[in-house]
Amino acid sequence: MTTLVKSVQRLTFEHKLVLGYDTTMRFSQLFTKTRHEAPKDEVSKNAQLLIRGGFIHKEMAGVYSYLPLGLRVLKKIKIIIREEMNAVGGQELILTALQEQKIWEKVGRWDDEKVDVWFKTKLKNNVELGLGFTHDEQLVNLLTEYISSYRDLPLYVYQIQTKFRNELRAKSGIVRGREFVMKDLYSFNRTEEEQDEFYEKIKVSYMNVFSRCGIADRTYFTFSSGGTFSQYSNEFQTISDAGEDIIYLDANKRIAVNREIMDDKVLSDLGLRKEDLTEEKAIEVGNIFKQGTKFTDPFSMSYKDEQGEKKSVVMGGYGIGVTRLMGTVVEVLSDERGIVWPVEIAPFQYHLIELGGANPSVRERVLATYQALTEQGFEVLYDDRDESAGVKFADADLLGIPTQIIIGEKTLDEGDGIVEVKDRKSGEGGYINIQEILQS
RNA sequence: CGGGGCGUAGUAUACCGGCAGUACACUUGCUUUGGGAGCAAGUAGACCGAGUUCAAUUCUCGGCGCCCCGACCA
Repeated sequence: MTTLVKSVQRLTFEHKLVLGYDTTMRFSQLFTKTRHEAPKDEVSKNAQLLIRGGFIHKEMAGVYSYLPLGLRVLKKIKIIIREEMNAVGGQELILTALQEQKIWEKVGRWDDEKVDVWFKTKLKNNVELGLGFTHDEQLVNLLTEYISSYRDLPLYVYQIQTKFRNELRAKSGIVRGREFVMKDLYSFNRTEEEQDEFYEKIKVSYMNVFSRCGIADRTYFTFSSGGTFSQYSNEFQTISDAGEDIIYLDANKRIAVNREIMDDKVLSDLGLRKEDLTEEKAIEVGNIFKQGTKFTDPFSMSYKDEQGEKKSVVMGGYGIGVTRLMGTVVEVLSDERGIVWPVEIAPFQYHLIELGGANPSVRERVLATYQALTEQGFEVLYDDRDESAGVKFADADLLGIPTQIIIGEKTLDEGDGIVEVKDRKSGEGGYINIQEILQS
């Protein structure tokens, strides 16, 4: 008797999309190796730790490849961002890195005098192209084809894409590179009031992203220079010694002002008092700003309202440096022993450490634990290497997976089903029954 | 882009105008196995080019690359 309905393993959306079904890994199969020392040409903490752990590889100044462990982290950050952007109505697309000169000339940004971070290249026929350092013009140009009525608005689209910026000086590891991954969302609204509502929503969703990445407590909503269409733009600044920006922070109000615009008038505008502020170094992990019709008018992006009247579309741009965010997490959450990943973006949830695997009883217990965790859909890195305990512990601390599960001869003495767990962040641990994890 | 520093093995470093040494990593064997193990053997190296010199990894010049400070960073 055949059945039309087969039993299949149910994988979560995240597993399929983020991990490509691959939830577990044996350390011995991982081609990357940990290192005791960082390369001497890396000074930034984020790059040092990420290179030592085998998360990334430096190709050249400001350009890094993402290796299996690093890619897992990056994918997870992207999933968080996608969830939060989708939650405020964002639709994901992906534009091209190669961009035409004529599009950039509309707003006057092709000129190297105006934009000094261009990477430009040429087609065989000598037509010049640029490698996108942002996508405002290109997206507006594209969307004019689809927006013509008030019924088409509001529209929120975003992409997660590699940007190219020919920085005069790359530094700070993956916090400031020449090639980096950025999420950029763009809002298209009928009116400023409609945009203001969205602006408030995206503020919340940005803080959700930073919260899920473990840095919300030190990330502050910051006022920065605005431009033609609004008095201020806003940044999300994470307090860190590695920061390149200086902000003035009112810790009670959880609001900061970028030094770029700091003066008495700004303070009174924002209702802040100088004596409440502290000066802090910070990393800009996100920025949001209202662009008005700066881009939509030059591309004649307009819509017909209910009365058939032609109106300009009001635009906004909202960025998160995805790779920069990853670097920032390492900067602010690591300790003297290595990285400390928050659980949502850790490359694995559990680091299963086998001590003395030559002992068949130990090996048997470890494999049973590994299998049970795998069957429950947990992500496990299983250190099956023939290495000393010290090496395995040191590597586990360096890699920063949130929970270590340790099984050795000592563990077997504790009884059936007992494993030792240790929290990477606090260092606290003890013996528990594996069922507590399996049924969590 | 201005100023400064540096390029020696996969990584970190030492010495030197005349055979380039050490540690980690790697390979093999044995021992070891709860916080970066031990012994033995082995593999592996002077950024590129020109010049000076009997001889250059070493000195000089140029190039390339990397790092730091500053400027820049919509």
